[in-house]
Amino acid sequence: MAHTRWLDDEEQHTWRAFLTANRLLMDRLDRQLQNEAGIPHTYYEILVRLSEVPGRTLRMSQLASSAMSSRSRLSHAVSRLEEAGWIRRRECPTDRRGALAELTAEGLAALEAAAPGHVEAVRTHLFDQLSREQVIQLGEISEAVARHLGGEEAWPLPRARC
Amino acid sequence: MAHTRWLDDEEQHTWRAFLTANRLLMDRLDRQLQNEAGIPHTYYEILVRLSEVPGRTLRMSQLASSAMSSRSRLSHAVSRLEEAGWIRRRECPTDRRGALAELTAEGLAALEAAAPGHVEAVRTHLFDQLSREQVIQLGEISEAVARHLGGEEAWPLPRARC
DNA sequence: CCGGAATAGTTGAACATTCAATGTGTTTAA
DNA sequence: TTAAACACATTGAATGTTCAACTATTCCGG
Repeated sequence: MAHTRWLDDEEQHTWRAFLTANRLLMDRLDRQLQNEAGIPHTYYEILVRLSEVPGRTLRMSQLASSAMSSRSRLSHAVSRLEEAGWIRRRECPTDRRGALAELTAEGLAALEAAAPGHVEAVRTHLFDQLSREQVIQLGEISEAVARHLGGEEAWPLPRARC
Repeated sequence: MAHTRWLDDEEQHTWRAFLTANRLLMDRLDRQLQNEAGIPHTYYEILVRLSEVPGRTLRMSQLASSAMSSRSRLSHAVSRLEEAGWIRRRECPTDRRGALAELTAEGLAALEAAAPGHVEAVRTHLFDQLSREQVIQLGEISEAVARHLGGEEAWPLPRARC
């Protein structure tokens, strides 16, 4: 690399504000979910994705990419959620390497119990702080970054709650 | 709670895009730093904050709030960085409860070695994907959220690199 | 000056994530 | 048809984070 393209003042300011806002927001949401539902936010996302799909069942690899998780992380997480009785593992009928993760009735109930508090926190700490225009801007910015980094698997967004 | 104020379609879309972009970006930066410098991004932030301050020394609690870290996390992190010889702990002369963390010459060298690659990644995966206008928008959005969540400690931003 | 409350920082245990290695099943191409 | 390459998922070890104690010190009201 010949010479580094350092951040200018505007970029520097944005980057630090972004890091700060992100950590504060994510820490807050994580703590809220941990207290009220006993799971971290990443586990909540897994439950959400399963809840939105017909049969409440997905292949592990599809679940991983839709929840933006590594395979290994998902495997550990599903093991943990299985112990809680919120997810059940099943064999995949069409590919014997595969595994299916199915959201149980208990898991769905737990998700529905946790959702209102979580959505309220997201609204309070994020959307209530932004104008409508900023919500749209944040969406466009996030899409640009996600597209660049190959996050298309998480789209299109099913019509669902949080 | 009477009834939940669910997210509307626009908010839903923004929220998911945001979560996706964030995880992809942060995972990418973390892996880049881990590979090239052997530390996670949170540790890098600690080194940066120390490097910007006169004497390259801060009280633990000030370092924690400027790096958006819990005290516990910082304590563990500093222990780890101390083993690497990049930080040295000192007693605080004015408050015997206190502890100072000082960036060593080796730590500064390690930071300077890691910075170009890290900045390049931030630029490639974030700023190169955004227009100038979007950079400003993201800064304003982040500021609004950070201010709401009490992140003033990370401001004002010293004039420094990344 | 004393004693209780608050503050600074650390610690260990429990939990989450990463990384590399492994086992198993499927696909591909000679 | 078979061997090599690839894909799916899991595992255990190492690392990082959280949470709830815990020690030590300082602050503050009487």
